[in-house]
Amino acid sequence: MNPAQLSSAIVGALTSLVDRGALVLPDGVPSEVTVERPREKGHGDYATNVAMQLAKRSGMPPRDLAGLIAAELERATGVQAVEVAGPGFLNITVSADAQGQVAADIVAAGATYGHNDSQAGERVNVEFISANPTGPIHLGHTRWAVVGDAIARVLEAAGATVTREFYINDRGNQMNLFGASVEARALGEPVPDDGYQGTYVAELADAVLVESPELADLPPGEERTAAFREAAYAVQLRQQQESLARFHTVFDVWFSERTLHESDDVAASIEKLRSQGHLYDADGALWMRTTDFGDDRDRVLIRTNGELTYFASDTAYYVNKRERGFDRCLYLLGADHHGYVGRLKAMVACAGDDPERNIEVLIGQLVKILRNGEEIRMSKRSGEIITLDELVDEIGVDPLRYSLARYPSDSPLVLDVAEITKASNDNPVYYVQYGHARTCRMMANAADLGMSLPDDFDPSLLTHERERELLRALAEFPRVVAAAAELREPHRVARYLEDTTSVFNKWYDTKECRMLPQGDEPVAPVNEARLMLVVAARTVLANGLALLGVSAPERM
RNA sequence: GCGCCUGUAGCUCAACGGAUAGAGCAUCUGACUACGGAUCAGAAGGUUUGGGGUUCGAAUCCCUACAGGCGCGCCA
Repeated sequence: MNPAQLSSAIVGALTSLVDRGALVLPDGVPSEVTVERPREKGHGDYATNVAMQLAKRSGMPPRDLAGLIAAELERATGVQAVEVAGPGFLNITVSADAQGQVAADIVAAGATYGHNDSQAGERVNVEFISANPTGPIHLGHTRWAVVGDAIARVLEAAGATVTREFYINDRGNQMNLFGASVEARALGEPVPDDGYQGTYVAELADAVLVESPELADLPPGEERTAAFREAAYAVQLRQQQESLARFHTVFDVWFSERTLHESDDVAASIEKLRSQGHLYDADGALWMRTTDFGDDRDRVLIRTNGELTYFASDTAYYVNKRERGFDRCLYLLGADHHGYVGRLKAMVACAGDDPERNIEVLIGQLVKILRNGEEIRMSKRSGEIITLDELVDEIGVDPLRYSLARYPSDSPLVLDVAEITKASNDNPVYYVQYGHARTCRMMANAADLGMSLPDDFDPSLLTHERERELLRALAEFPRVVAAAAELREPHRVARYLEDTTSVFNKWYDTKECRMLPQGDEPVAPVNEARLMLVVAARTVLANGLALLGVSAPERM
C-alpha cells in the first residue's frame, strides 16, 4: 500500500464517520491527507497528522478525534493496525500482503514508475543558462546546466509539457565588441581595451581562419568586423552546444534574440504594452511604468538615441513565449542577476498577465570550487575562465552533475574537487550508482540459477522488517518526484536516492533476507518474491538517476 | 543607504510547520569461510548565529540585531 492509497483510505474513513454523524466537519472532508513515512521505528509503516489538523474544525480534542478515526480506519482493507500516539498522531501498520504488492506495482510500471499527474496540464517553458555567445560555457553556468535540466526532467515526470530553452543574446554592442576582438586576434593586432581578452578568443580566431581564411583578405572596416563577428558567433555557438550535449544537457529550443527584431515581435510587444497603458515618453526616451507593480524604478525601452534596450528584447521575448502557449515561464538566473526579478515580474504585470502564475524566477546562488583547499577563481577582466569542458575533463560528467544536483540551488555551495572525484564510498554518486549496479548483478545471478519473476507473486512473503523498510522507501518515490516538481527542487530526488540506496544495502546485508537460495536449497517462492523486490529497487534507482541526468551503470 | 539569498556537528550540507534536528567526510571501534566489502554494525560530535513573537507543535512562519554572499545604469 503506497502513501496515496493510504491517503484515500483515510479520506474514506473520514467520509463514513461524517456520513454516520459521528464527526462534524463544517468545511467538508479534505480530498487528501498528509501521510508520512515516520523516521522513528515503532511508529508504524506510515503516520498521519490528520487528527491534529482537523481537531479545531471538528470541535474535538486531537487525541479523541484520533481515536475515532483509528477505530474506523482499522476496518479498511490492507490496514492491519492503527495506534494513537503523542499529541494525536495516527501510526498505521499495513498488512504484509498490501505492502508487498508495492514491489509488483513498481515492476509493472517499469520506466514510468515515479511519474505522476501533479503538474498535468501545465505548459512550462524552462529557460536557463542563456550564456552570451561571446565565450564558452563556464563554471558560472554549470549549476543551472544541471539543475535547470533536472527541473525540466522532473516536471515532465510530473506530467507537465516542458520546453527547455536557451536564449542567445546575439545582438547589441557586446557582439560587435566580440567581433572586433576576434578580428584583432586573427590579424595579430591589439585587442581593444574593453574587448574580450581570454585565450579562448585566440583559439576562436584560429578556428575562424581555418574555416574562412578569406576573411583576412577583406579590406579593413565595418564589413570585415561584421564578417569576423558572424563567423566567430557560429563557431562559439556550436562549441557551446557541443559542451552542453557532452554534459547531457540538451535544449529543445535555441532562441535567437535577433529573430525578435527581424520579425515584428519587438514592435508588437511595445504596442501591446502601450495598449495596456503602462508606457510613457519622458526625456526623449520610451519608458515602462514598472513602478506600478512594485519595481524600484521605471525602465527604459527605447533610449534617447533611438536604440532598444536589452529590457525591450526581454519584454518581446516574454510576450513571444506567452504567444507560443506557455502558461508558466521559468527563468533560472544566477545570483548576480537577482536585481532583475522585480522588473521582470512588473513587466509581466504590465503586459496584463499574472506575475504569480505566468512567470517564475529562480535564483541560483554561486558555486565555489576548491582545488587543494583553494578556490578556483575566474576573472572577467583578464578573461581567465574555467570552462565546463575543463570541469568535465577533471571531474567527469556523472560526479559533476550529481554533486551539483544534490543541493538546493538557492544556497551557496562549496565543492572540493578532491571530494567529488573520489571513486569510493565517500562519494554519494558512486554510492547510488553502485547500489544500482548491485541490483543488476543480483538479477544476473538470479537468471543464472533459472529464477524468474513469479507470475503468482505472493506479496505476503516479504515480511522481514528490513523488507518492509525497503518497500516503504520504494513506495515513496512518486511523492518525492511530485514534491521536487512542485517546489522546483530536484535535489530531493538525489537525497531520496541516497536514503533508498542505504535502505537497500541494509536489506542486502541481512542474512535472513538473502535473495538467492543458500547452499543446496532449491529456489523457493520467497526467493522469487525477493527477486521482485530487487527488480523494484533497480527500477527506482534507475528512474531516479535518470531524472538527474546521471547514468545508471550495470557494472562498475 | 536600499533590495535579494544564506547562517544547522570540526568540514560540506539535509530536514512539505510534526514525534528524540539527520547524512557524508574527518576521528575512534567492530564485521571479510562475501547473493562483488564502492558494504554493513557501532561510538563520539548540536543552546539550529543572538533576542523576541505566532500555536497543540518552530531550524522552518513574523519582527529585530549580528555575520557572510550578491545586486542596485537610457550597459548587456
